[in-house]
Amino acid sequence: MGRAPCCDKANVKKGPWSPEEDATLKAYIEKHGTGGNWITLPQKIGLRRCGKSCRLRWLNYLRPNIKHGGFSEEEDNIICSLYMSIGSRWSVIAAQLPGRTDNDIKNYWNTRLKKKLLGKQRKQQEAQQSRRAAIFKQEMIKRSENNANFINISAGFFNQNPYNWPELPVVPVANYQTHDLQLMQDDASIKTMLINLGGRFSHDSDTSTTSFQYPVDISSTSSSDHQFYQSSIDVLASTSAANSNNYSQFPSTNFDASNGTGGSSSPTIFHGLDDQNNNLQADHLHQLTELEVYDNSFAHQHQQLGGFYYQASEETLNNGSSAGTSTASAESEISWEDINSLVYSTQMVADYETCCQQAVVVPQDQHSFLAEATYFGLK
DNA sequence: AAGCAACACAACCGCATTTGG
DNA sequence: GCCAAATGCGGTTGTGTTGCT
Repeated sequence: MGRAPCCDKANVKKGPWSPEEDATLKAYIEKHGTGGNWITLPQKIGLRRCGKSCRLRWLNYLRPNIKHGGFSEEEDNIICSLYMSIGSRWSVIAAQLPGRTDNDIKNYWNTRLKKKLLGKQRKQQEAQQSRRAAIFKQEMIKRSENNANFINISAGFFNQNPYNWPELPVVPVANYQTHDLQLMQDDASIKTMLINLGGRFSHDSDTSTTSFQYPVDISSTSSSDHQFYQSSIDVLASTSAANSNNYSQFPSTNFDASNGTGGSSSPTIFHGLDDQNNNLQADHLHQLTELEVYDNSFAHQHQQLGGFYYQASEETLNNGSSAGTSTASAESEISWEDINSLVYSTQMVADYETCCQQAVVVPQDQHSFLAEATYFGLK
């Protein structure tokens, strides 16, 4: 038995609102207010609409001082940093942007902002990848001259295009779909992009987490939101002492691949674009960000090679280690921490030198070589 | 000019939370 | 404390518009 409907669906009009309906609703509310009961309101004023529909129409469209479209850079930044901090809590985000509705912000994020960020991210990645590919090729050729074992393979590799490498063994991963990985990587890409844009995490500087400042005024939020913010701050305080890593947006730096559990799973509360702090250790952040971009792509390529390199345990995927900030939405089921765990749980090569070392031991370690080559777009 | 695809935005739906009796 | 109704919220869908072939 399902929930009783809020209105008589058969006698309720659906679809776009007419100007007449708008005028009726607006006139009534401006004169009498909502009367504290949206359900009975449409009957009172003779509208064949669901009360919920009336409420939504008023809040998202008819209410005074509503702004539509034309989001500024500053608003973009606020949305991005808040999305990083609290996820898709659109009503909270909307509370920080006067005149904006949660629906508007949600639509803006889903249709434009997300793509805008991913576009920038991918451009950066492509440029970076081609730079690395050139170095990689050069190094391979150089080393192949000194390595008899390598010559045949490298010759085949560089001269045949495409080259059909043998199928790699596939290790099935429970409850896991390729498109999920793509979605997660998109989210991870956005996260990286936001870091590149100048955002920072609460551990970036010598600022103590106990004096953690939210980038926004949360005084206008509801009591439950205050609790939510406070609990985030509490988590920060409780974990900061044990966490010696200043850049905890990469919590799985301490990942223990042997048992599939994370090290210190730090919270990922994100600071806004604070002028004073924006430049703090920017270079260091940038380096780490580049590394993360590299690692994300690398793990993804590994997975695309048939899951052979995928080593995260099912437990890691299912449990996650989020500090109570997840929501019930499908999008949030996989948190940033999960993504980091996923990425770092793969046995990866984190620097160029190691890359080359692994690559030149082909054929003993052919899979590593293939993964590298695929990553560099050479296959 | 017609057909199609992509996009933007309004509106709906269902679930969670809050409120009041 | 319990329950039902109301409200709030976020994900998804539907529809109109725009641009491209």
